[in-house]
Amino acid sequence: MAPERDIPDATVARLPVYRRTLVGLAAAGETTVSSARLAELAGVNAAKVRKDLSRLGTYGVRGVGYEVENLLMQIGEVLGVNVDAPVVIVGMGNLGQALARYGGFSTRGFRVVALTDSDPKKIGKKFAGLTIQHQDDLPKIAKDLDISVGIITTPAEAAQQVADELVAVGVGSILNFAPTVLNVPAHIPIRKVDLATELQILGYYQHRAS
Amino acid sequence: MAPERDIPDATVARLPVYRRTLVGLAAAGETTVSSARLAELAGVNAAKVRKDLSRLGTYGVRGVGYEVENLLMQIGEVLGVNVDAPVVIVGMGNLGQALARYGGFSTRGFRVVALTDSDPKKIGKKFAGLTIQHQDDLPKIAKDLDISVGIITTPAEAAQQVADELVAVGVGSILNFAPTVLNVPAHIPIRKVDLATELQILGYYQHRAS
DNA sequence: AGTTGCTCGTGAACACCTTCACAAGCGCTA
DNA sequence: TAGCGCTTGTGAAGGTGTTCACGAGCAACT
Repeated sequence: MAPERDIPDATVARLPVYRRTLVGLAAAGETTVSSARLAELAGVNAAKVRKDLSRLGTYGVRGVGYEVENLLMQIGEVLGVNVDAPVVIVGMGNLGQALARYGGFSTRGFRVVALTDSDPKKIGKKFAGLTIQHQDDLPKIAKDLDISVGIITTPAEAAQQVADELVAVGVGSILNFAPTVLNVPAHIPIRKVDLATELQILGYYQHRAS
Repeated sequence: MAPERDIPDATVARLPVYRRTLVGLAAAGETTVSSARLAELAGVNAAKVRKDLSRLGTYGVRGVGYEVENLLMQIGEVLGVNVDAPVVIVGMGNLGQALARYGGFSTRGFRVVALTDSDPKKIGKKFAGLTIQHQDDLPKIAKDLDISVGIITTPAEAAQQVADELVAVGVGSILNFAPTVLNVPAHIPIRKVDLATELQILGYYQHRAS
């Protein structure tokens, strides 16, 4: 069932990009695609595409290319976008609110099902059809809704505590927007998105060019 | 004056994390820090820290460690956070609004000075003290305010067009939140932040663990 | 001055990733 | 069936990044 074990990290990071590209091709009515074309659309090297796809156990057809639908299914399988993953967003500040209203998750297997905050003034407010609940109720929420992913959008000071709570209630992975390093058990995958960091990296390259 | 040329990408990506950590240490009154301690706080390997810092031309003191203030200054210099970089945010949807209100940029050398959108209904509205202007006015805005960085928070369909416009008015670097691959001239540094992609990557690792 | 304890800087080994280049294979046409 | 054009899959080479391990150097104390 599992297509292949042990796909390199670099490949995994590109699969969502391929997937998005393929969705576009499918919508445009294309049924097959060559590695060269997919590479161009995804902004990478063609050999890389072929090597990446070969890791899935997928096989294209020489002289023709890859079947779009087939590839989509295989990548979806590997990424697990076919199984529904309930998500909680912790921290209903500006960013948390924006994410709650962001619609781009549902088509990729993720569904925001709960919002929490620790500020009493925010409890009870509604965003995108969901009511903000108190962070203290997380254990019950997690149990009732079978929460799979936690998104942290709290200030940096609160993030570690929140991460500990998420792990305690059995969340399977964490996406962290707080600008701080989080310590979690090794078996919990965690990724960070840090806007200020990204800008500073850009700063270096821009700075250097002059 | 420039401390060192050609710092590896991987190192550049970690410098903002070191910087943030050092700011915290300085605030706590620490004057020196060892590579081991900095590594622990930044969530990396100690040897990596030393190798990274040695790229700056920085020198620590054997037996003692690194001087916090000195290191902060050097990293700030390399990243260019000491020069003021005016930023425009294009696309005032949920995410654009959240970023406009986000205060974390200013202390890192970035200042949001303009907001644009192409929806007439949004023009004139205010966020965080700034009035939304029409995207068509970008050339004038860029010239008047000497815009250095463009942040794209439009839907994917509009992103390439916006990127072209940003490049045309002389923006020096681009941060892209739209879920699409952008083509820009090679000399313009660009980075992307894609929330759905991050979740899908997490999905793989979580999926695999079971 | 000598000793001890700590920490940096870096060569070397290793692991991971990317890119090139080409044989192998498929479909189409005659 | 044979030939041609196109595209895949992958071995090999080269590049980048990480980790180890240890010599070198500083400070403190006797």
